[in-house]
Amino acid sequence: MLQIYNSITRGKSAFEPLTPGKVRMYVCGMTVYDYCHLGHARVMLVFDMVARYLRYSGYEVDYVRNITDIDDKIIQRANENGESIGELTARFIDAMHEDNAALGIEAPDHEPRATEYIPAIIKMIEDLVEGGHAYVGDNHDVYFDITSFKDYGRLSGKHLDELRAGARVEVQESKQDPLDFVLWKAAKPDEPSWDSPWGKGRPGWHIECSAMSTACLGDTFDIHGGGMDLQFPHHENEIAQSVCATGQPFVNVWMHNGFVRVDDEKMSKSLGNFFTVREVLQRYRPEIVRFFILASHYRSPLNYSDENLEHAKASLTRLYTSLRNADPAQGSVIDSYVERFRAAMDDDFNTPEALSVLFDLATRINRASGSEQADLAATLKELGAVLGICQDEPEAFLQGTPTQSDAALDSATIEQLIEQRAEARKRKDFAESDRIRDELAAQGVVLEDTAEGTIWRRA
RNA sequence: GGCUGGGUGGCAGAGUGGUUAUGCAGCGGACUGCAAAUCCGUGUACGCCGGUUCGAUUCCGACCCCAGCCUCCA
Repeated sequence: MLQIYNSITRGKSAFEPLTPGKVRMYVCGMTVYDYCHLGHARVMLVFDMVARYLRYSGYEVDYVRNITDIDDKIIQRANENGESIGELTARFIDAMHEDNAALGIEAPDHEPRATEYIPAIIKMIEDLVEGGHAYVGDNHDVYFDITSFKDYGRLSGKHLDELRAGARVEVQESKQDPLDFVLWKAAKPDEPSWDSPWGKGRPGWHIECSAMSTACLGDTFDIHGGGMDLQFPHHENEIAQSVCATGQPFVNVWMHNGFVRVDDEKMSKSLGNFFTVREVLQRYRPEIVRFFILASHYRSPLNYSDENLEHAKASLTRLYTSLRNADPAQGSVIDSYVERFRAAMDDDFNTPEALSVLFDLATRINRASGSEQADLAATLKELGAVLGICQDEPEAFLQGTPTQSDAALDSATIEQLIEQRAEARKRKDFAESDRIRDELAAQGVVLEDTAEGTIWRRA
């Protein structure tokens, strides 16, 4: 039985989809004005893992991850670059898709873009205004009336008076309450805008997600995910908007993943301490990044460091090394390991625990032989697939070049040197054979002498 | 200040009211020309102080410390 930690109840509970066998999931995606950084990668990877595991568990999954393609930063960046908003967003959407593909993140079933849902957004704001939950300010912005929703603050555990006391928001003349937030922004000159009952303007950020999720998945759906920082105000506001607009419950389970940190500080654009996915992929192969992220629980903070990436690499190397001499295609999956794996994953997607089952399999593969070994290897591959790892040919992983640009020795040269070393060893000229081995080691190539001959991998 | 979440062995990172997490590193052994890989053996860690208990790292309370949110942010 799958248990998921629900941010709104602050506890784990058994997961029951609204429609038996079918899961509707919405995740807040990116605002596309720059490249994905590792923080974005974590969200996408975590919910990719969630979708994969739900499917593995037999659910049909309808996974929606939106793209915010209109917002202040996008407008500003496009102006700075002297390009159109459409050009800018198209560029970064392509880049995001490239990064996702590199990391083995399966495409969501729907990827709605805010600018394609303007009518739905306007309709939702109209409903809110009609229902007395929103009002038009003197400046023609439309605001949500926070006091019209009694559950406001439930998700984040905040109380209105405390929020007001600690409020650092500038007092906005047009707002009735400083905590009211904007649904529709009246157009400024030279800004992109759409016609609406309140004049030309564009949607606020929060309403986009309410409108897109509802349009794609219905008034009420099963899982809503995103980064921890979106809990307040973004998700709090989404709840207020959606519940008030539809009169229905909005979301059953709220899932929030922890941050990626650098030196124990949040990785973010404002702090300037972020690494883009493409920078990291220059140095570490995608599967290593994937392993690094899945090696800690999705709700825990994750510290980015070279040391941790090296750990991930060493761990994956162990798994692939075990598969190197086994033949998973000849084996059949062993249920007892699947059960252990599932027990771990059923406990709020405990990927570190699930990975320990893979390591147990690796140890047993190394000990076993014949059909037993093939069965263990088949199991390792099947469970690895659920996490999106260990699907490469072992030799391809172990001999793969560490970076895209490095002038690493090519395999033909390596094989040639191995051949020379074999000759030397035949002559018992160990000084020469060790010299060659050291030479290769200096180039990052490790040799292993086996009964069947010498094999190699990259360190 | 308020609200969330957390403090586990050398590092990373799960978990549990009394029994091995796991990976890396270390140490000893086997194997090897020597290595590498692999296998076998090896680590009595749970922020601090009280309390509950036969027994607490695990439950309760106080305290200290860290991170996030309270302003755009995955």
